[in-house]
Amino acid sequence: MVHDRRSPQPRLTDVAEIAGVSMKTVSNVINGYAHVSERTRTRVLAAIEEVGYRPNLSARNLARGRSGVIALVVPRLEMPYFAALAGRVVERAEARGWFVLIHESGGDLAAEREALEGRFPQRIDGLIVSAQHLAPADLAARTDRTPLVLLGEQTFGSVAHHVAIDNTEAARAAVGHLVHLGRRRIALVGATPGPRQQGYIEALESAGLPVLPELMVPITANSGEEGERAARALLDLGAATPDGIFAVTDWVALGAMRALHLRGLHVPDDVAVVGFDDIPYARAVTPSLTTISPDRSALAEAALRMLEAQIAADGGPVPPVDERVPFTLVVRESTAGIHP
Amino acid sequence: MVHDRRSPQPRLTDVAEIAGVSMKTVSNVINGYAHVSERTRTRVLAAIEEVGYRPNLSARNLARGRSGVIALVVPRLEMPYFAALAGRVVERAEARGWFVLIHESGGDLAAEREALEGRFPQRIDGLIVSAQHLAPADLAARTDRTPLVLLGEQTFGSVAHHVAIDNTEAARAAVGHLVHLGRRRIALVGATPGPRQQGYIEALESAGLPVLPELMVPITANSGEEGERAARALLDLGAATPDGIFAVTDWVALGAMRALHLRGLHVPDDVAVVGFDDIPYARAVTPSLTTISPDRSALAEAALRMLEAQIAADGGPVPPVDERVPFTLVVRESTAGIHP
DNA sequence: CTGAAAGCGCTTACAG
DNA sequence: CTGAAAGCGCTTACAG
Repeated sequence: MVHDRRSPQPRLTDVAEIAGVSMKTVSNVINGYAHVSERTRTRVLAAIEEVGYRPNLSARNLARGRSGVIALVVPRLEMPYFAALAGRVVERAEARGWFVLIHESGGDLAAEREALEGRFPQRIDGLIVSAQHLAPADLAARTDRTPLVLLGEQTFGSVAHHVAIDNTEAARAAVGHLVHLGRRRIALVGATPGPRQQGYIEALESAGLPVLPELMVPITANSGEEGERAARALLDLGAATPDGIFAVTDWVALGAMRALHLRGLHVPDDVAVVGFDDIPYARAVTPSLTTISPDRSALAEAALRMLEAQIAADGGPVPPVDERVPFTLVVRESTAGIHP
Repeated sequence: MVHDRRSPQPRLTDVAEIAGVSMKTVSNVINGYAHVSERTRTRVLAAIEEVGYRPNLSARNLARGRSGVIALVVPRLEMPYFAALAGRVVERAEARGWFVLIHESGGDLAAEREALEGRFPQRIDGLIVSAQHLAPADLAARTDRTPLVLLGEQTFGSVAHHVAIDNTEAARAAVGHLVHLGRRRIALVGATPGPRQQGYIEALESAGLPVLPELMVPITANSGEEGERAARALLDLGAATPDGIFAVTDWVALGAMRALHLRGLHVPDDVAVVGFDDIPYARAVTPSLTTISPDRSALAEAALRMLEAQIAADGGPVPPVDERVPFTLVVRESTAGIHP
């Protein structure tokens, strides 16, 4: 025995003794199992309250053969979108008595693939990957059996569990908003085949506007620098500059706004800008940024619920589901104008 | 026994068997204890590698009488400074095999006090609190014995372990930079008695500039809104508006820059602005923000080291230390000007 | 230096 | 429905 000067924590047996029942009954009450009479339940809960009992998760997990830890893989925690998302995942995990091991992939495909194989310093019960580059083929090639849920724009059909907002619909809403404001030359900053580009195209078409390749600018990363570079390229089109920009992330939008500012263009009078993600900066910047706000709590909750189902199945088959959560279009100054 | 379809994880005994030694020896190797011959060590490590052994932390913590979990209390994870800090704490904790339970206080004094008493859903081995409002008296009144390290501007003398940058020196560096640029009417946005205000005053005095009460504007929260309101109040001073602003946080500085922008003032030509924290937005905003950048990795590492020492003392006396970590002044466009 | 054994605090068949 | 007991995988005095 280690000499321990801390006052000992109450144990399950202490609670059982006080309540005058067996450990099993206390365990049943705590875990919500079985048929415990209301009277017994009340007595047990009173005893728990009395001694301030909190289960020892190490012991519980050891007995259950789990670690109580799930891993969350994001490109980088300092990217505001992922910080906010991680906050919600941690919150929803806590409600389940789980801990979250946050792992940064650096937005690197190789690192994302590695994470899929579950080489973590700790044993984990489940894995949530916010993937930037993973393709269905990577999932099909997966050998590790750890329960997995994918997050992100890319969909994975029936190969893997996935949760996201409807990115096409969200992009349509963003571009539709610009159309509604009377913008006619709407650029896409961050063009890449996928749901958001699809939504951009659909919104233009349903408004009867032409889809112009020169207004669809690819970027090599979702960075401010790339957003700035792409916007500068758009401005160099000469007379035919855009009057609206839909950027695939807020961070890219901030870079684009910088380019506009440096060229002496006014947002939104000259060019209206819409971003995507609703990072905290979106409302702090001047002009504040109109953007798509995914319901991050719903995203986190759905991911954890899907993980929970797989863990409960204990390796048994769980048909992959692809779930959608809500989003909203938040209109701010970058499209509505500044009204101090 | 639960029916488990997952392939079983290798255990310590498996490693011992393969290496042809006792569990004790394997344990010694893993934990770096005692006198193990180099030859044995190599054989054990080879066996660990061979089966891909990773210790079961639940079992280890149960045996050691610890939870392996530390709590980190921050006002709000969506505040970029704390997101970045949390990232580093998680990283340094991981290196020690610890998990971090992140808890949000909402920047509320009552919630900070409660956290001090250790009412967490899990048992925790230690506690890091990034305090906004806690005073030494709150620490003196503490009854809970959980190892604790405080973070933040406020110092706690010999009442509690604390780690921070030298806030006075940092503020002096920030204001000194503005003085060096030739600014003579330098305002403090976020005036409140404490190290940063102290540094502001010292920098002015050592430059032979007057300390003017009307240029020291208090705010009720470190928010963009408050920064904007305070800056607006400064501008309403009329002819005698400031030519430099030192804001107590970046977020406040962003709000101040917004007020300047809306009044048609140019940063830095009309008013140079320096912030504090170096949040990711500081480099994304236009103009990018000159700011004090604390060494967050050093901050996290020091806090964990101090926690480790207390945990190792196992309730025994550990004289509180107040540690300083480095910071740098990062000069960007809000003082140096825009040079695209 | 090594090995056998007890113990950490839970969960869960199992027998009553 | 309840109780006694085994077992989860480690660590650590203890005896050799």
